[in-house]
Amino acid sequence: MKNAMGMVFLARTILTKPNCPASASKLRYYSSLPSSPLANNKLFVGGLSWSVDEKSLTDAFSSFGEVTEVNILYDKDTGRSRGFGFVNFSKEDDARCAKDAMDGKALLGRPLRISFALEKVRGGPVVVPHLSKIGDIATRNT
DNA sequence: TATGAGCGA
Repeated sequence: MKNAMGMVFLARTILTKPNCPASASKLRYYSSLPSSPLANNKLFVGGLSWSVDEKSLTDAFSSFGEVTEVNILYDKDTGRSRGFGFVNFSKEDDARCAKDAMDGKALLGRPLRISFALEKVRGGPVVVPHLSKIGDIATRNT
């Protein structure tokens, strides 16, 4: 079984994440203001083929780092993929690496359009009470 | 059935 070693090397080759020379942009933004609406660990992946599911997306991106979350948005009615999704990495270097490497590359026949995801609502939704309801309650309780 | 810019339960 001299192929066993070869298999190990093959596996290591697949599992080894490609090194990213473009990791020089380790700038940190110290502003407390939401000046950058871009998430650093999360990628917006558009241009997905409608036959791509979360598993194939994970397989396509997990070689660049630790993928912590993968979401594909499906249409409520038809159940079909809406053609885009989100891939979350544990390190932003890996996310940038995957973006640089996979942006424009085709997956299942369609070129991927990758960019950093827009930062989702920070701290949860802000519930603004409706003024008419408040008036209602006020008149009812007096 | 076929279709293709964008940012989410």
